[in-house]
Amino acid sequence: MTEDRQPRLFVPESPPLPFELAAEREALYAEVVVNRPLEDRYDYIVPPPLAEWIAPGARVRVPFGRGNQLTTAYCVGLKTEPPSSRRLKTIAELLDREPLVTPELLELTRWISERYLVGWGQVLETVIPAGVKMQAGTRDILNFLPAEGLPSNLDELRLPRKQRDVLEVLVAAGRPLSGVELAHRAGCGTSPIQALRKRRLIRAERLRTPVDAAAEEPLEPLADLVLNADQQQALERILKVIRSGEHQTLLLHGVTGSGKTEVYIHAIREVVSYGRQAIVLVPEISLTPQTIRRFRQRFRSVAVLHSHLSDADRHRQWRRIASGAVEVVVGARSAVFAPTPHLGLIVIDEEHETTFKQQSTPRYHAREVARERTRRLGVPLLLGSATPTLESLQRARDKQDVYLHLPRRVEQRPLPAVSLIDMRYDPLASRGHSIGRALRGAIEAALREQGQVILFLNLRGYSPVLWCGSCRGGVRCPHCDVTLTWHRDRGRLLCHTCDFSCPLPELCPLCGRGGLKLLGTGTQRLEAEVRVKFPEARVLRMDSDSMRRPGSHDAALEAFRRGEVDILLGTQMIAKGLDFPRVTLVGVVDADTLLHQPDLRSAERTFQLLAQVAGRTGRGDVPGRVLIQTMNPDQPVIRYAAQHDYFGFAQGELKQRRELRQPPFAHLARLVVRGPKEEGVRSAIRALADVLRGPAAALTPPVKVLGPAPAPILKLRRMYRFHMLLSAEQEGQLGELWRSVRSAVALPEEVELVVDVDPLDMR
DNA sequence: AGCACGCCGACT
DNA sequence: GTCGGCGTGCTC
Repeated sequence: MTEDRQPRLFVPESPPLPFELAAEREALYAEVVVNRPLEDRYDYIVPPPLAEWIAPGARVRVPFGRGNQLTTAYCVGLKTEPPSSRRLKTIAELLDREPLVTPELLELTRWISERYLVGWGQVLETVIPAGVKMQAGTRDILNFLPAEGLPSNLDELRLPRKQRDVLEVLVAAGRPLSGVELAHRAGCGTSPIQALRKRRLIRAERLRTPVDAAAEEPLEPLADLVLNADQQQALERILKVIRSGEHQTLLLHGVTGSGKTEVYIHAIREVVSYGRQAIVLVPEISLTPQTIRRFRQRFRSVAVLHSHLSDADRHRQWRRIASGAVEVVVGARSAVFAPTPHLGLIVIDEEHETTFKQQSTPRYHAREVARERTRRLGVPLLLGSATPTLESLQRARDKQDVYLHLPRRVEQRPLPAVSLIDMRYDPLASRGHSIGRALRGAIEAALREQGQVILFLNLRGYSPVLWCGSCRGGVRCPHCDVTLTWHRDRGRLLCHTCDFSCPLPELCPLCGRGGLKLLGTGTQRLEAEVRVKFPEARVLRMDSDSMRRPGSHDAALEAFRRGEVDILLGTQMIAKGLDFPRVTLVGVVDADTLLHQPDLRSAERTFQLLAQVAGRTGRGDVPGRVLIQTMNPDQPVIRYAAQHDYFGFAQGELKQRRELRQPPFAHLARLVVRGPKEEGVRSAIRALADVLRGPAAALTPPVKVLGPAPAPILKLRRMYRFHMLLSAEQEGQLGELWRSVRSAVALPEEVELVVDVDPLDMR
């Protein structure tokens, strides 16, 4: 039999005894899913001793396959009727005394498995935190309780003084006590306890006991702010939905600085007053101490779920949330699965952020999972953004969702003036400078007036290309189809898509000739240029290289807030800080890097990023300015961003997407086939396309099969990659198609298939 | 994903 | 004769 290290409920697998067969009428069967790429459910016999403990959401060990290999599986359903005529196997062991997920979350994971074309077992495996599965942060601790029937004859016993004390304490406690606690309360050591145990006057049992964690410091509570008219109007619409008891998605479109968070807090206040809980999802990068403090100051009990929590902490928070003791859960993507017992509202802040889509299996989008979860519960979903995704905007236009607008910044602060700087004719740019004449002048002026400056450049490292004039190409990563980036601080060339690095070669590794040149500018080179041009200024660079130590990100933003830094330069990271009232100038060093991405959403992404960066200024009493350097000043996206014209941008982009039958007017699934040999992958995806084309064309309306084609980055981490796209008019067709062909899909060895429903990037 | 089964070729 | 190579197909 199994030899598990941990004590578990144990059931031997043995032939049924006659009396067990007689009890067949009350037999119980369990539906089970395994953590394998198998989408079927399997039926097992529940042996009688487990029948009273097993529940959907608990894990079991089952003999699986021809070899009856013991496999961990999730119980997802129970039934009393024998499910099929075939001979069933029997569950070997129950791993959890209590289900790991509620029926509500169990059903939600089933929806994810159907919507995102992943096995149910795989969804459960990733959705339930590891710390919960292994019960991290708890120990099996010996607990003592009086022997059966003891209390009645306590007085008749003749016992030594200490032993009598111990026994009295234990009886008075009325619950099992740990050895430490019992000894402490009775004011003795451990020997009287051991003596009583030996006399069988007390007995011991092992109990799962939480190991105490450091309690959180309570914060000084802060009163709710008074809302302005726009905020009040939005709130009232939200309250109406909350009170209706029906699901509705609300899109809160508010420019940066318009006070969306305050609206969230008032809405949450309402659901909390009914004794319900709220979940607030924010992008991981926004989970700063400031954001957390903002919620903890306003609500009695807040749980925070970061990605950096230890297993034990995560388990503890999960239990706290499940007990109903938490009013508000704040967390990144996976917090959408927080086991709140009476969920009243989900808020997704910065709804447009791509981090809400998981980039590994199951590739779910937290916004869509939240929509489904709230729909099932009949509670509202509130999406907030300054630049809503076109998917969300289109739903609001179609009146599927409610549209709420906060068009003005709080206290009537104006949006910053944005100037486009045409870099094609800039005298400095033509001599290799990254900061052109206009931007240099603006920085000088801002510094003179004691303002702070933010410079944004979406490229880390010193130089993105090491150019060989003889080969007429950049030096490439040996494992990937991308050029290597020179990182001067580390003195190495790095690949940004895998972990390859090497020293700077003297000669071209391809042709062996010299004369290699560093082309292009990343944040490190920009930093050097800034230090030369503005020697007096205090400069801080923020990118994933300079902010590697945990906490350095928060510390840097804090230093900037306190005014210890004049010029903050960096990547995306600096676009998402909170308020910096003293920033009077934002410079976008190269708006064009954003635009040329292999992605149907590159224009949308560019607009969002420019709007976000621009929103960093003009938040104090001094009005702000934004300068955008570009080689494409006539590009519509950049023009719309300069005019703060979200609707102008959205109008044009939606029109184009409608014509090209792209999302939100079509539903996509991307199939990526990858493997170590190019020819193997190429033939595998051809075979896959052949299997799909017929059934795709047979649907009404037909599902389009686009490709196959090499992926934009053909080779990534030693793997060759080809992809194809399924485009359907109706969402459900993708699943229908996939389920009808998946048994016919056979992949050769070493070749893997990734299915990405609603893909956000095509790399 | 695993794992057993089975159908071929090279060996004691 | 039989050991073991890996392609094929199934898992309640």
